[in-house]
Amino acid sequence: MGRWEPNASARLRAAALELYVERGFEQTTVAEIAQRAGLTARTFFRYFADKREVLFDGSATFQQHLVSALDSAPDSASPMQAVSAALDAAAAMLGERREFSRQRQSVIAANAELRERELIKMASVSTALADALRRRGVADADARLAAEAGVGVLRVAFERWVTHSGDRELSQVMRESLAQLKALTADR
Amino acid sequence: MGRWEPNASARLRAAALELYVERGFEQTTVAEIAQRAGLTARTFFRYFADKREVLFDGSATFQQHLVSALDSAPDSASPMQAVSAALDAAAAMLGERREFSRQRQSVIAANAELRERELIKMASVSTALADALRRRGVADADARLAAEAGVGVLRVAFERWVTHSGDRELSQVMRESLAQLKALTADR
DNA sequence: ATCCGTGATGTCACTTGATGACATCAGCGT
DNA sequence: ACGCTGATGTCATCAAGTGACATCACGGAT
Repeated sequence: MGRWEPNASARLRAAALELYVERGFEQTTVAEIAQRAGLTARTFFRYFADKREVLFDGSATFQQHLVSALDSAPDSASPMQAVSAALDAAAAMLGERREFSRQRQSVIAANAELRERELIKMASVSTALADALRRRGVADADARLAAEAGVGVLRVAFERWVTHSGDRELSQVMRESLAQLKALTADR
Repeated sequence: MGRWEPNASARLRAAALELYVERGFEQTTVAEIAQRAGLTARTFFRYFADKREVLFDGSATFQQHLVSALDSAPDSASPMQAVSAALDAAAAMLGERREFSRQRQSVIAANAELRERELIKMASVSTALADALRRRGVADADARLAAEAGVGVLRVAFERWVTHSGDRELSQVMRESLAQLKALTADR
């Protein structure tokens, strides 16, 4: 055994989520999180840049998966078709943990600072998708617009799926939403 | 004359922007801003909720103008046509102060916290536009999607306009970008 | 077997952002 | 002349975040 309990980062993440759910984000101090994880506040900040980041650990991985899905789309795919492939990947990743998604989302929705952080992560996804589109030869403005539109669809579909009491698959809601966007922009 | 110099809020805004430009957002303390404005840090926080907010003073007004423009669109207008009216209003407001826009944008772009704040303001605009669409009878999902798409276009167009060395009108870039989005989503 | 470097953590001190409680006082209406 | 009000100051305090340095089990090198 090591000198310390293993998985410090995972313990911190678990403790933080628990406390944020129990008493809310603002009412939780970093010292409390660290204490519940058997560590000190200083150590918390060695693992996470700030108090919010502990909730957004998987977002880099999430983004990478979307980008690889987009990269894997055939060369013949149009920009929006390539983006659609990324959205399928997003649905596959998020769609299987509905309860976790709901819980995490409710914590984030309840706090403006956390919503800000969520938005910047999504903006990062948008930028990454636009980069990926550019790599496959799409013009800059088209790449940005397609990426923005894709993230917009992702946002709306995810929220509908999480909010909705029924149990339709996320992937289905996502495809529907994309179709709706197409219909909306197709009017004169 | 009053006991104090007038326009405390305006002095704080001016001092903050100056300092953020001179030495960057993080390198500027609230105490310094207040001092330059001839006030104390405590007073700064009576006018602005936090250190970032001082840069986003006009955003509520901005949002209101977009909403009224959308509200003023004829009943016969499609959702995207109504959104387009809001974009025209945005172009009219931002388009006449290119240098100010550039300066403010460069400060915001240079700092992650400020970008976060900008994003949540845009998210608020999106929500407000969606609400306005719903008020005119557009279905919820359509309203959200159209608003998201509109804000996406606004974002891309604004950034192109601010970055671009030429001097095309913002309204023109905006219309172009919207047309591009339509073309992108129209492909199979 | 001993020594040493390393990495994960702790400890301490400090700056800054942010907020609550209370004091001050010019100007205004009565 | 009086008291109220609103804008500001003063003071105390908490929590976020960071830099500097100490600690010490472990694992490899000698």
